[in-house]
Amino acid sequence: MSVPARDRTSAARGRRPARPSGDDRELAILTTAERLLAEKPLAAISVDDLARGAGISRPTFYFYFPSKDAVLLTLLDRVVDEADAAMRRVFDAPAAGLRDGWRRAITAYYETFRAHRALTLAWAEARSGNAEVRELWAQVFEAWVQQCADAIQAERDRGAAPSGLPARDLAVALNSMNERVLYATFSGDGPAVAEEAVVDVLLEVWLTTIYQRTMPAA
Amino acid sequence: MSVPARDRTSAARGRRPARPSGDDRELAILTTAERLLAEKPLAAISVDDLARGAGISRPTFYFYFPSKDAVLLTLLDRVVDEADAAMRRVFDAPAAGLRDGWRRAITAYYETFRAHRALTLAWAEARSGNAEVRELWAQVFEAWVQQCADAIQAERDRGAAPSGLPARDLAVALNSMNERVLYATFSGDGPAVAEEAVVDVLLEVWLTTIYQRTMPAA
DNA sequence: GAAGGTTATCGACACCGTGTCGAATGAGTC
DNA sequence: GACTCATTCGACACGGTGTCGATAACCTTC
Repeated sequence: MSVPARDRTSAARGRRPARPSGDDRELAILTTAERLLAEKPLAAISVDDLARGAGISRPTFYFYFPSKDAVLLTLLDRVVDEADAAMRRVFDAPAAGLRDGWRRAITAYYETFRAHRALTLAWAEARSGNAEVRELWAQVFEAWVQQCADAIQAERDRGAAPSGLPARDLAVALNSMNERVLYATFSGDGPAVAEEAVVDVLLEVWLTTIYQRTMPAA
Repeated sequence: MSVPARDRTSAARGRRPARPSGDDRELAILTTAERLLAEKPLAAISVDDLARGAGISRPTFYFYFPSKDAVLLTLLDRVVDEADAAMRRVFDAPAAGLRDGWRRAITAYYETFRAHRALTLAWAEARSGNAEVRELWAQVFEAWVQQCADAIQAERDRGAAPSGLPARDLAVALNSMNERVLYATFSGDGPAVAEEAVVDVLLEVWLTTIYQRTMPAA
């Protein structure tokens, strides 16, 4: 099972054409952004902060990126690629048993987003206000849901899992849960599951809902 | 089981003191806000929009509310009270069986937030940028998680549910799922469960994870 | 029925962040 | 040495926020 390409226009997001020298500046902006995001929320970072951090003036920033959000989008593209790659690795390697297969899939997301905590939080922050970010997330999420639904259906077809909820609905619910729970754990505000326990908690919910029949007639 | 009071300073959020006449104006601002939120996202609504909508000038707005966010907070307080009231009704009325009890609890949230779709979306939008909103939500969420964890523990104690994940972790996961899934369903962007099916989908996940043992040793 | 307080209102201002324009700089090419 | 073209930034216009001080409307209370 391969991860479907999402056809993101990764290269077209940054500078207008592809330039020779100013690549360093573009990179400087990106690294400045990730550094600042570790310190303060996206809303508290101005274009001027980004520009100064990269050693250029504010107007010059606009030569490299059309807006602050475009920088975030570029950063996001990278993380998504990382997550997809991690996912592909999971599906390529043979799983040592049922539990282990699902565990590795959940761990793949967990690790990827944990490695980019600040970015993950900024992502959520930008999603509400920016249509492009929203659409990028929708694409990514759809791919995961589809993949997950296929996997559930395969388990049902081979008789390992009972039928019940439509596979897609279950996949949406489980992926939504993961997103929200991981976000809460990483952001630390509001009730959350402890970081050491979070993968196991999610895994139990996944296994139970996928492999167990719904409640016995009460 | 009663819903614990969250000690919100509801009255202190609006106008500085409690005034006689200008109450209409305050109300006008609140209804304008909810009306505008049905049309456009929170970020696209300015203090000026709110003021004009209520028939006053921008500076006068600040006589009634310290900021745009304060208006939202006031609106949110009301919806939370509504949700708590609905919840209290659920726990007061005797349930016709296990499934029915949980179903009514999930439906209570669903109905409340569906009745204030626009507000629910604005809430999520404001949460990232505003600490007060974040804290209000954390309080509300914590109360629900606590209540839910208690209910699960009670079921385990009376032998109706098997032990497994810590009740609180399970409660956090399930409530997080509900939040995210309902949000996706109401907002309509990204993969979501259909509105007619969403309560049933959530219910099945709740029942299965609460009452079924985790996966049989595979 | 003036005097004094409080409630409510708004014009004008200072501030900050965004995004654009047009003019300069400088490196490479013919 | 003139021509291009990438790169840079000062200066501007715009739109939003929040505050200040002046003023109007309305109670009281003597």
